[in-house]
Amino acid sequence: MKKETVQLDKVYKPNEIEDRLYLKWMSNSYFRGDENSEKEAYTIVIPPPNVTGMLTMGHVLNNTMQDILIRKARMEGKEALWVPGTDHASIATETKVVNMLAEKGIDKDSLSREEFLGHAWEWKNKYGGIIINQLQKLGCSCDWERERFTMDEGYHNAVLEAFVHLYNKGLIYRGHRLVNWCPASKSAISDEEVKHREVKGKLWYFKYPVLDTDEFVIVATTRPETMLGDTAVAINPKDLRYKKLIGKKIELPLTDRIIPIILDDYVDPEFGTGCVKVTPAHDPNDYEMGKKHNLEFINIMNDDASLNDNVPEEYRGLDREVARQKVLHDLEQLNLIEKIEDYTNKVGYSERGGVPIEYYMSEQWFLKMKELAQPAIKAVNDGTINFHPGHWVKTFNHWMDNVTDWCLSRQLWWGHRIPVYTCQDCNEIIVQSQEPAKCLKCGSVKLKQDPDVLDTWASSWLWPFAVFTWPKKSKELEKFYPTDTLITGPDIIFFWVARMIMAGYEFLGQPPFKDVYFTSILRDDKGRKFSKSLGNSPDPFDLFARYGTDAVRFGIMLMAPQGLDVLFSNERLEVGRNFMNKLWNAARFVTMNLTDEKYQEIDFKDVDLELPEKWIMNRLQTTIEEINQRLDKFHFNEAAKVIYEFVWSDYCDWYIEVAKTRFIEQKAELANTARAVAVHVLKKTLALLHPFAPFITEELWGYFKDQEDKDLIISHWPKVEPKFGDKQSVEQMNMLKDVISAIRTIRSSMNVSPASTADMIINHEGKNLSVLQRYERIIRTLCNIDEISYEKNIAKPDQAAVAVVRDMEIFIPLGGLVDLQVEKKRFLKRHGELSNIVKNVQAKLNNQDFLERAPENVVQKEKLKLDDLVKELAKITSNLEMLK
RNA sequence: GGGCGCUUAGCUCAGCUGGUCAGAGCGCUGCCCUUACAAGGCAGAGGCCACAAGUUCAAGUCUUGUAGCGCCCACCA
Repeated sequence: MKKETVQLDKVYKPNEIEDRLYLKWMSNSYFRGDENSEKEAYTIVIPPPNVTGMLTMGHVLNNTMQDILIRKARMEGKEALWVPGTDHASIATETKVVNMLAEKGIDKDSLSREEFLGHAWEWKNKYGGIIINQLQKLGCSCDWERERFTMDEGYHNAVLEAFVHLYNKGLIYRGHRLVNWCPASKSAISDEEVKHREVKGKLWYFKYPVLDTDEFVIVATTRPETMLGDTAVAINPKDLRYKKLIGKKIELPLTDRIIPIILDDYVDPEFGTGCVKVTPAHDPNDYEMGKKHNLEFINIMNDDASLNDNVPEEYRGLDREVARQKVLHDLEQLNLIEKIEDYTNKVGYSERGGVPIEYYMSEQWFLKMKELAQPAIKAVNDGTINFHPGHWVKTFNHWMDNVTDWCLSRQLWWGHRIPVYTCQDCNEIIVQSQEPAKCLKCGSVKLKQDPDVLDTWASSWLWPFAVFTWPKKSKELEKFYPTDTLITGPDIIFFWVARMIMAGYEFLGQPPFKDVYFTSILRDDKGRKFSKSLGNSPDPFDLFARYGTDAVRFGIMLMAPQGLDVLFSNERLEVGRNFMNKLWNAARFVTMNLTDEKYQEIDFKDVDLELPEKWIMNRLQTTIEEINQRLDKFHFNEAAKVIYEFVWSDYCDWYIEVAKTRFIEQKAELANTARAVAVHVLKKTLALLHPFAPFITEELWGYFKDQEDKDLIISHWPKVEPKFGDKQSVEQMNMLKDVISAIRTIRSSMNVSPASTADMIINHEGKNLSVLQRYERIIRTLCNIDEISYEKNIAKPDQAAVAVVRDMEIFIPLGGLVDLQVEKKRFLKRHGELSNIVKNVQAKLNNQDFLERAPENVVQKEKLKLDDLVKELAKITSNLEMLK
């Protein structure tokens, strides 16, 4: 046993212990999840951060929560496995690599696919490990031997197998369609990757000449340059104003095209002029109308959103913005602009590229979603999968009920290349995960693989099982799938969560997880979302260095309520730091007082404990219970609060203060019992706090653990011991605390120096006498009281300050120090409060309905309350009388 | 246009299943360097729980409206 007197530093210095402990955990393989274990499994798969990403405060929040769940499960004796890894993040990484190359003066277009991928892998190998190291700094107890990357060999195979499976099932098809196009990355993107922003712009009204007349049709647009691709003008068939236009044609300005006027109910006669220019190749609505009316589809853009050869020569090659100005200028010259209005509309932006998207006709691969969605919808709505907080179910349902086909292909190089091969000789299409040697139909070896790669999410949606051996069956997969809990941000509920659920059912027939916890969104103290462009996102490592990792973890847990945004500020981390320091010093105090080793022989569980010990043990049981309840519901902030208050308010403010009187007690047995209890409670506290603050708790554990104790990380999670559930001790201790506080209040309000002692008289009614007498010493020490005498039915002595505590009066003779005005003020305030409450309770008890309908125990409680209150009020009143 | 959420002390926010829930931290006031901790201790001031109806014996706590704020989704040129 380690009982030599150890002196802890006065101030907790987190940075000296963290790395050492992490290495110790690692070298003992404590993080390992063993698929051969008999223990019940508890599994989490990490939401894989982008491989080239850096740790953000969002990651800190998210991964601390996962670590809490994993560490708790491990301590509860489960086979805990947290699978870590990173995501190749196709478009995001490719963008970064392109930028990196550009800085070096290398143009992506000048490279071959292989050359580019060489650079990309180099980049990945250089930066891919950073975030992994950062997660380790945070203390994450992931099984690093199982680290996966969404493009490593086995995973790549899983992605291709999934594609082939879905293709063979007829769910994947190729189509020439209007898709969201990101001109920056020159790729299609999915609907979910488009973010709409309000943009202040203009609404331009153009005059289109009606063929063979002198008349004009007025159409409005926010995108003047698209007029070069117009192939019709539409009006509502019910719009009588334009009856005469039916059957007429338009001379499209700036071009030599004659375009028809069509009728369609889509047009809202109330909006604008009631006439709409139709650009089928560049607008989703116009696309639909184009198909319906068999219009011409004229693609007027290149893949970078400059204008192509389908427009008149003078516009070719111009960027869309430049083209817009030129179109406006040219129309102006022709006097074809009717008017210009200010207009605010929502413009779709590419999430990654950061530029307005185009709607662009192109050949893409799509996945039919309706069918896949069904089992997922069912699971989330029947409680097979539970969302926390539950209101996200509605968001999920809304999307799922309206789910559209998923555009899977991306015109990028970094990613999983689509496993579709076309025979150059006979046009046979071959879809398989292994590259075919020759055409299955004609035997030709001239096969060409589809150049596109898959959307990142088409690989990460397999994450919960592809991190194991899927599609191969194995013990691991069996043991650890389905996983238990997913913790992620609500911003990727569609991108990832919904799709993982679909994939889980489609490929394994089982849900990928049982609970999904959606974290808060972190904002700065002004309420702005953390973002790179604003530069308002703090660097977690600065914070770790400044406050200690445990403090950051604990602080952020404390401030992260369920389902709401959280305003983050460094100040709030100070709470965490202060708490760690408090804990450190409590432990320090205890070690300093372990002077008599005999305490180790005391089995306090068998002796009849004294009140303060009974009380703190009772509080410990309640605390264990509450932490369990809160964590079961994923209320991390409340669990943190519970442990915080127990440590600070119960253990430090009261028990340790009481224990001080014990340690200097003459009777060694009493002191040693107190030592034993102090150590016991502290050890349980360390265990309860370990998931939140793993470093400091493991470190302190080292000072208190017995020989048979394992390291804290694999020690037992505290169990509630009903033996210590003595409720009476709480009642009695609260009385004692009230007496002590009342005396302190008197001393403080009368400006009695803390250094000077005073005497006191307790005027009691017998009820609390034995407890008071027995623990007199505690009162004397904590209040600096010299003599205490106990009386019944005595009047207030002269020149004494008075406090009323329950059915007792406490008199403290202070001679000239008593300030009657202060005394009076205090009593008046209390009198006011009490009479209000008494009035309310009396009214309640006089209410016939209340007596009849409220449950018996509630009525009883009110009666008892009234009794106590009336007694207190009477004493206050009589004291006030005397002060007159 | 639809959906969701928020409105509780000066500030930032907790309050699970309706009956000691009116709370915490920071800030503020006073006193203390009391031999674990000044990143601390003790004591104190401060709120008709956004507003209005309703349900109930009982409502920050449930229902419905109103007003502000925020977010998500949606093709209005």
